[in-house]
Amino acid sequence: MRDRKKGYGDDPNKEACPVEYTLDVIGGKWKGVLLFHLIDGTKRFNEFKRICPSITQRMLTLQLRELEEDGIVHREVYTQVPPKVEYSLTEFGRTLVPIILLMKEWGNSYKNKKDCAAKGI
Amino acid sequence: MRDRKKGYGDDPNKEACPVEYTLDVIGGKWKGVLLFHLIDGTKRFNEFKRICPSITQRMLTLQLRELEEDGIVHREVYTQVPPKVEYSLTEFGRTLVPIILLMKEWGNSYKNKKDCAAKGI
DNA sequence: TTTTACAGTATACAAATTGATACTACAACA
DNA sequence: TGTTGTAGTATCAATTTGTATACTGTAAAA
Repeated sequence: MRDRKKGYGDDPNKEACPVEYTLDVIGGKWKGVLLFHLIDGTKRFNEFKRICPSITQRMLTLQLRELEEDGIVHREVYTQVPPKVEYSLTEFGRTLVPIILLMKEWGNSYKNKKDCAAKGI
Repeated sequence: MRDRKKGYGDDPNKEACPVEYTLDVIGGKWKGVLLFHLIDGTKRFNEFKRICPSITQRMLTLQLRELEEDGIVHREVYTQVPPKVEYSLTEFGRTLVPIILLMKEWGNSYKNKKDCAAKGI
């Protein structure tokens, strides 16, 4: 992932794998969660840090920047002090919402399945 | 990813991120494509190699084994010579099909968008 | 008899991703 | 005057992921 400069462009079987394009955009370790939390509105940098305490500052920055590069997320900087930056889904980014919601639903089922197995139900 | 032994179980905000569960299962570099190609039926090891020439043997083995571990893919070994092994989606794996298909559709649109941008349309 | 096909494994290495920690500037608040 | 909050950088270490290459055993086909 992330080698799109020379990645899929050169892949002889790119026609067959549109799924790869999608995972290239949302497959990052934290991107799914970030997008998920952006569905219900604009978020600030430290808000993400509070919502996902296990993501480091560096990773948060990197993943948000990549989403921004891909035109999925909009970064609005307010020139004030202390700084304020707001992240939101672009119109293009919103086309991903159905996928994210499906993944959310599936994730919940998967989790239940595992929980049941663990409890021997 | 892939640290589920001590991964999500310990995560304090696991409730909030079912999306992570899903990406943990289908987020591997090649898993999306493999699942995509399994939608239209059983595949053999060397069939995958032909369909995706850019995936190495080792990666193909690893990704298939992980999908097997997660109960997504069934591995049927025929004890004959030369060996024959068939991979197919399990019933559980088939619950992922809607996601894969959505990702396929989105990937196609994304690709078109990029192609249009490249051609200045 | 040599080659081909199958489904891998083993080993060594390279590259990409992620994590930990410390650091920045500046205003407002106590 | 010292602390807090914001949105990050910078640097290095560790982990994960991926590549390259060589190798296995057996049967059937050439």
